[in-house]
Amino acid sequence: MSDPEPSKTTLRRDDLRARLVDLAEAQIAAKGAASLKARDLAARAGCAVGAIYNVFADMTALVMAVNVRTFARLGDMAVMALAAVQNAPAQDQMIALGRAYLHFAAENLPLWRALFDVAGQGVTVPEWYRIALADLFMQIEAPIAALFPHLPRRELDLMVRGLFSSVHGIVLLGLNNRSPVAPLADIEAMIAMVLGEIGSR
Amino acid sequence: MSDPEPSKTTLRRDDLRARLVDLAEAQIAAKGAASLKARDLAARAGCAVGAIYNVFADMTALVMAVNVRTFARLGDMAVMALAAVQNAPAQDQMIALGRAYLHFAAENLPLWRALFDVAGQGVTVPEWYRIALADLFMQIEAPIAALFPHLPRRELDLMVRGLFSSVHGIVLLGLNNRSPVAPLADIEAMIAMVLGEIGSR
DNA sequence: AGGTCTGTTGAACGCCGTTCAATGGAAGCA
DNA sequence: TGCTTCCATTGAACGGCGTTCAACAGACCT
Repeated sequence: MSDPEPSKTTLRRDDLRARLVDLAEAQIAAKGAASLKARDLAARAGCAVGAIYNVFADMTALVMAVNVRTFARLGDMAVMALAAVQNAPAQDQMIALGRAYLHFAAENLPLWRALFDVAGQGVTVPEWYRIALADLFMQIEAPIAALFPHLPRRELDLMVRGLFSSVHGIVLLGLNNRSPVAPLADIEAMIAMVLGEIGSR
Repeated sequence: MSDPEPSKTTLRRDDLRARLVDLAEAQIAAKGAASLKARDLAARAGCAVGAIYNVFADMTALVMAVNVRTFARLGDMAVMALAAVQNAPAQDQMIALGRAYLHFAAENLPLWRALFDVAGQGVTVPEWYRIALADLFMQIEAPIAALFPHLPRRELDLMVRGLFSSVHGIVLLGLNNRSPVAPLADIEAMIAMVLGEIGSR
């Protein structure tokens, strides 16, 4: 009633957008972000190459749209992982979050990589990217704050960023250099060591 | 005398190789690895595009050759940084190494990034890449071993990799998300916090 | 000096993201 | 409903990329 009755073209546009993001997500998940090609995508979506550019500024914007979804799933995962250990000691909560991050990355490897190889380029990182990261930080702030009750706000912020970055680095290099038989358990052990040592100071 | 007198063509080949690596290094340092183009490089080197492929299998191999140099400088830097604090307590040595790594990355940002965005792709990482990383780890193993004398060999290895990865992650995200006025000092503080807390357990 | 062979050349190839003149169909009006 | 206007959609074309290869030139051996 109150809705201004969206026009047919707008409907098709939104439909195409959704279809493109779905297909791009599937492609990245299957073969990595580098394998995402405009022509191939258009063929799969049943539209012309040019149509993509009616909906997205360029291919990077499309990858970003996929990344929004991945970020959201990552956030949900963090909430659930934290809920599962809400009565455990704080350092156990931290370690559980770190392990959850590792498993999310391992099980969504190309999508997870796409989050950062867009950010890694000389391209200016859009504002909501930092916000999405900041949201992640908020999730993990509570257990860290519990471990360091004396820490002033500013130092606590640095500690949160520092510990997240540490886990991120361990997961990144761990999954990159994965030698044939190097198991996830080693990466888990590194996370537990670094966070465990911190927790028990 | 004993040398088998290198042929003229071999001389030119080696000369060209050196010139190409020099130019590629300068280009990456100035404008990033993505700005390295075959035609542009050939023009600067005063040779045909095809000549590049007589010396390197492809452009990636050329970037790798630059990366070898960067790895070597990185290793030298680690040795010097460690020598400068050889009488300090072990955790101070670790923190000094971490800060040295940060400054190397900040002062050689595009070259440092090139080290990892080659490794990051789906391309199989060549063997000497892991070896170069392992060499770096050896440099930093001593102070860590001093801090954890009780740790068995295998766990010590994981601790070394874990702590290096942590510092790497802090530097990576710290330099990526660098907001307009976020100083290096914040990144240094994160490194000191993570390593300092570890050292004082 | 002449013949072979190999390093060198740069135009051409295939693929990429992106653009834009041409087109077809939706929206507004009589 | 029929006509017109306008804009979304199309896909051939563009510029630029890494890489190749037939043609060429110069080095090496006899």
